Amino acid sequence: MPESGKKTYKLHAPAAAARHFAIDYAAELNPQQLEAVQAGEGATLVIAGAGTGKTRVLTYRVAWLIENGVPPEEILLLTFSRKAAQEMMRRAAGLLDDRCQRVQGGTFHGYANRMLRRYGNVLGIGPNFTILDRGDLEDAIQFVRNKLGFGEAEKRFPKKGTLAAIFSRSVNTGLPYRKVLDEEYPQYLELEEEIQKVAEAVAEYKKARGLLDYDDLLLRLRDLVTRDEKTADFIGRGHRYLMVDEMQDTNRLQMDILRALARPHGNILAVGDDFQSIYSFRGAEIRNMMDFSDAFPGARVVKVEENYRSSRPILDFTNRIIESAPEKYEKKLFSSIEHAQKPVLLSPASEMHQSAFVCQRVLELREEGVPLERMAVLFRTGFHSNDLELALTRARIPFRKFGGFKFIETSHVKDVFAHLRIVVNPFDAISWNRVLLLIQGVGPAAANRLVEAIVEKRQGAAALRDASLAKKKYAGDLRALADFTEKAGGEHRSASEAMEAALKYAEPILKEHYDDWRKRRDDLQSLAVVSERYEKLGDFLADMTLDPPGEDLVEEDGGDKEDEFLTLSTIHSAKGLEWQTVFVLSLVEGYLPSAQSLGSDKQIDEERRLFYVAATRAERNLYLLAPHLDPPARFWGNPDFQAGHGPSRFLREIREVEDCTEIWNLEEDP
DNA sequence: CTGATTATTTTTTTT
DNA sequence: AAATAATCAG
Repeated sequence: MPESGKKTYKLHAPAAAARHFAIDYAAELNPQQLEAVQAGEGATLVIAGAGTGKTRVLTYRVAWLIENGVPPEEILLLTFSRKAAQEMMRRAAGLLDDRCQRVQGGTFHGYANRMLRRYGNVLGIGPNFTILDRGDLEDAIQFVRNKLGFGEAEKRFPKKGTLAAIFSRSVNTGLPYRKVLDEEYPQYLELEEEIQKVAEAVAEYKKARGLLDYDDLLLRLRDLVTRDEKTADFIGRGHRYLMVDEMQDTNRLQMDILRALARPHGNILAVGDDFQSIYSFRGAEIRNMMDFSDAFPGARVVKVEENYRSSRPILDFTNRIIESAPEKYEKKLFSSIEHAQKPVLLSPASEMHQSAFVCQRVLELREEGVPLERMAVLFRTGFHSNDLELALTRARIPFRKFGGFKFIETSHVKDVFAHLRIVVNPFDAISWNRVLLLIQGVGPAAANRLVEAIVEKRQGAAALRDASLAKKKYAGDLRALADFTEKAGGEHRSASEAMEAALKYAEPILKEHYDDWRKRRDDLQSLAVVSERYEKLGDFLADMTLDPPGEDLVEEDGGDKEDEFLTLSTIHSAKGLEWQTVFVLSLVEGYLPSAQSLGSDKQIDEERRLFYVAATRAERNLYLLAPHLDPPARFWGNPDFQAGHGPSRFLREIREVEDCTEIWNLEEDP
């Protein structure tokens, strides 16, 4: 290492040519991938179609940078899930060595969380802030809304969930409320001013109590990297090599952050596929890809078009799905994987027939040697798999469902979390409120008064011992609560110790509240097991909010779970994954495209891309199911929203379907 | 303060 | 149809 004060890494230095690489990049990558992996300094956009080895590019890129002398800590890899980041780092470590594990990686939100814990003080954010999930945020909105008295207005006021949606949309798209209301909630246009007021009050409320919701994490991170030049420079230089996965799903706010992070050095490599943009509902802008070269002048664009995942017939089919998409980077995926089986198109007579077919086919394939692990069933919306889940249970086929309900959102888990949160952040009024309401005899009014004393007057848990409460019948319970928070908050208790204390305190209370207590208790026990993986309680809480486990919680080291299972997943949650065999359920008008998304061509285009993402997950076998729904499913009794009127338009619009698919007819008897 | 009744609104996808 | 907000009774 040269002793000069400045460190510089020249990727194309003469020395690099002579360096002996552990990996033979040219032999292991195709020319397009190689170009992306070895892109030098500056900005690069890699347009990588489905199955073309995006992950491969990113992992080899990590290895390549490290082999060129870049310290791993200075590489930042932003992905759509923490799992994806870990997987890439693991694979890179397999290629090269353990240095790859030191690469910084995670989701934008996870990264924001880390940076704000560390440097948030610049913005007046303490290191112990609480992260609010959607439900917590709605609680806060509700509280503020009531306090401002908008409940009693002559006109109907949007409810908490709607307000949360409006606020979030505005933050993520960067549009003013006026515009958001105009586009999505015209019925509230005249309440713009009031909505604005609530938004400001909520922001203030959160700020005073150390509460950050998902959007705040990104907002504050942007503040951090843009507001003060010295900090921005310091942080940007900490990540000399920036890599972004799934660029097509970044929104404006994330783009601002990337631009700021890259400013000091201009090194950014983004990978994405405009055909797979499926997150516009949270502000994703395909334009971030289309206009990449404007944001990062001189950016080079590399296209990777050889598909290594799917067989030729499947690719032939999926290419046709997006033929009619309007704005796009032209690319034609090709595959050299021979396989005779074309995608199979079926029209079961009912949803039950659909489920029966899936069960039967899964069993047959397993018989033929395809493990359950290599098969998946995908669908637009969580409840679309309800019937199938029953059928699978009856057929004793083990499965796991991804997407949809989260374990962490169940009320007993939220209760326990509230207890832990007040230990970490004693100003977390939302959690205090929840905890207090659990105590017998304490209702909204009493809870409010107590929160007022604990949080607003900054008395902390001591307020629970106030003499004025002595004659209340719940005085003893309050003292026990105070004891718990003081004990669990003791210096440097581990996450599992705090968890144990919380359960000890809360169990008797929760037992009274839930009549199905036994089941819930098991959940909490497994939660305690997970907490053992964490040193710090704050890390445990942040992780569970940012990257919550699915419905059944017991993951990897669970042990008591079947180790072979069929995957059921929403299409959104299936992003980036692949299976030998894929079933796509309910390709029916109103389901896919969803009845709620028929409003504009833009929405319909996104639904089409969703279908594309689903179909491109398949390597060899693709089963497309378009059941007859009779009578058509009706949503909330509103005749405007019906589903099940014939097969999806996305199937009907495919050029010469008979050529690229095989149509199966089902025998009558499910 | 709690529980019940009536009136109204919202429906998907995720960090 | 289900969830949630406002209102009323004890």
